[in-house]
Amino acid sequence: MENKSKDFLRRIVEEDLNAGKYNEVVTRFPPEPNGFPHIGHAKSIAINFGIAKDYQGHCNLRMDDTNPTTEDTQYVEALKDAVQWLGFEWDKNVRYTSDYFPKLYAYARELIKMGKAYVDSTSEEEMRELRGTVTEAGKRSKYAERSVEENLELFEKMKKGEFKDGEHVLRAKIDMSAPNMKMRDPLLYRIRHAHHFRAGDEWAIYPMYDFAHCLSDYIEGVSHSICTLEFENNRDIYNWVLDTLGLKPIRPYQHEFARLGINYTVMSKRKLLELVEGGQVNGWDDPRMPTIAGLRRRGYTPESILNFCDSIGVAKANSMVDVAQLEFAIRDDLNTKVPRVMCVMNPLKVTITNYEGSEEIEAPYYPHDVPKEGTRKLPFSKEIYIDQSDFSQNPEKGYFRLTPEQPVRLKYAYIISCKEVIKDDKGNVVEIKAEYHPDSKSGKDTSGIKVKSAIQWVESNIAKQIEVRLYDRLFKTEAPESVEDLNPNSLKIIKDALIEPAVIDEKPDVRFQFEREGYFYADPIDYTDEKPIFNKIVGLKESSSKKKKAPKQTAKPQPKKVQIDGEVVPMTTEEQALFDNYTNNLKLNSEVANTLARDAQLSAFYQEALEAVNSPVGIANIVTNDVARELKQKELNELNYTPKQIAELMKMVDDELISTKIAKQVFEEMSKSGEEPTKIVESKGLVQISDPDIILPIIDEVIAKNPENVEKFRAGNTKLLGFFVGQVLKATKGKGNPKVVNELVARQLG
RNA sequence: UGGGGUAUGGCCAAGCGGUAAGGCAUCAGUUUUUGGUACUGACAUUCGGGGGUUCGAAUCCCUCUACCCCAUCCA
Repeated sequence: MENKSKDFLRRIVEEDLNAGKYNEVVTRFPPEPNGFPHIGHAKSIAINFGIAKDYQGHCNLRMDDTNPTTEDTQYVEALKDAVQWLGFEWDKNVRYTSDYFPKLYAYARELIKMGKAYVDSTSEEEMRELRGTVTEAGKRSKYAERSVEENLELFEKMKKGEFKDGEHVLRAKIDMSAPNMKMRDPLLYRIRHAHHFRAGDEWAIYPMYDFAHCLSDYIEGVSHSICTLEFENNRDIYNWVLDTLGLKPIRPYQHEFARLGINYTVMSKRKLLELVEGGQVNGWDDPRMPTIAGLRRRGYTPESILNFCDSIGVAKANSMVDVAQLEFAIRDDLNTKVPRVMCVMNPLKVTITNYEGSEEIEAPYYPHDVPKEGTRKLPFSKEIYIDQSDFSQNPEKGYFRLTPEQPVRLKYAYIISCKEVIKDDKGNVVEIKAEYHPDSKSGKDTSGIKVKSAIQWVESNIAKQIEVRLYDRLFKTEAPESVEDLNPNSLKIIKDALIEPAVIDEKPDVRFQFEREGYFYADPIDYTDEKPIFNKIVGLKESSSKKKKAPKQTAKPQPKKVQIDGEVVPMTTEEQALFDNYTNNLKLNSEVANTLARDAQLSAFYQEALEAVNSPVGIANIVTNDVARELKQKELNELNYTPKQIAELMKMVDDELISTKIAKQVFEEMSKSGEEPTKIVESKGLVQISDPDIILPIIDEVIAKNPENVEKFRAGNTKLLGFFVGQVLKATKGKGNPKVVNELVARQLG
């Protein structure tokens, strides 16, 4: 919250709070319990619970269980679990829309009594036809004429289960020709003879989302109903229901944000289900899944998910976040938390020919830059394993690890040099005979040998075998469409990795950094002491010099911005006549004349203003810009000022009494209060200052205060002229004559 | 096609008429017994395109373009 920049939702909340619209912020997280929650839900949870927390309000957890055929209690458990895992507490009990069924039913009857809802008995197909299309108005069903009594009776029979599914529905009577398709008499209730996982068989009718959601919000006293963008069109119904019922006290309002998209994965319930059912993954909690359960089993921490949600922000633009940002969040979190241990993924035997006996080496769990304590003992003997990738017989340039010519440090232990490479028949390296440098022991190294790298290793007899599951992105394409896009290497299992004994015996944690490999998590389900299994959460970041292989992405071909001309609707003859008059007689420029001529309201306003004061260009400008802006929100008769007042305002500008900058300010004021422009200028003392004797000292002061910028300006950063002008204008409270200020500033700086 | 939205670097994203924040990614360099971390520096003369208004426009006006959502008895 200390962040100066807040997202648009928090800004709305703050405005509402400041305006006294609500005493308390109440939000809700309202999933339908028909699937497992994924990271997109996490974003919604973070927003809803986060906002409630930030403004000392509360957030409800509500199961939006209005469709008995898709929902189930296992999902409500998963949802509750997700919220708790992320560290949030919902207010009081979990709420269920189904708990409000009786109230909802009463509200529906209310609507019927008001003549605002009716029982429709047309078939599904016919209803679709009657609804019209996006360009054609729909037609109302003949059943809309039923009497209130008949509707009430029918609705009650629907409720009692006297009709079959689909025989009747309850619809709102709104507008069958509404441009917003959602408003063409939306369905409020449908008949469903189905068992509801909570309500049982009590109801034969179930409310639709559009009817249930707004009222559930209302019933719970929600202040800010936050949902995703695809519900924008539903907002009209949301408001219609609440307004029509005349519900007063705490009225909720809906606000929408963009749902989360992440590349190299899919997020829709349908696609996720396909993966599970198609056996492409091992269930909803497969560590490759973007589900909460999957992320959790992979080893992601709640903190990392929350940090991720925080870092991506909240806005209204559809976007696709890079997985790298998620990966950063978990690395960043684990870096300071987790012990480092040594694990050899692909063991290569190293025999140290000049070492005899054995010893134990004490090694810290955390690197110098992590302020945590703890050490463990590393057994050491002449027979150890290192990773195959840490030895190269024909190293590329820039290879830091062991080669026949290059010694390497065994981390926490000795420096070794390769003496002999043993290969099998096929030429694969199977063992290395090496010699160690006795005086190179970690901590008391007097050998003077310089190595480029320190590698992980394990002692061969005491090392433990573990299974390691290496996970990679589920899909190989950024925006996957189908199973074709699956990454065939998303799971690699290594059955015989070797790990230092302390990890298994001491169990210092469940998450580790396997040094130089990545972060790993003891699989919460399959791990046993006999068969330890670790999931790779995420790899360490690799600098390009180590990766080597990935050829740098080629410079993007500059997608030159070209202008695409569309077709412009031609003017009518009347408009053309006006346009000609404006350009020829009044000398307006063609753009201004064009907008004026094409807008009847605007041109009428303009002509009237022109009669009061003859300043055709100036008035045209203010009308086409500022008045036009207001006319986008309001009707002509709602404006707080008259054309004549606009003309007067313009006159003051023409007379150089005020600057155009001040004129804008006065305009705002007029728009708000409807006061005379001359009065506003007078009472606020807005007459512009053009006297250099007054302005110059101010300029000098500003210049004195900003020596760095003066220097930058003199060094050629001419943009800064605007900065100085702005500062001076601010010092004069906007009253400085900008033209004069500009000139003087330029002179003083030059 | 009617309506509702959205466009700021490779990816997110601030910005609300006066010097284009920040994070991720990328690239350099310093430190490092992790090719990790940390630190330093470089990354938008320009905000989807074109016009207009203004001393001054990412911000106001006009216009064009692209993308997303809406015609489930789903939510």
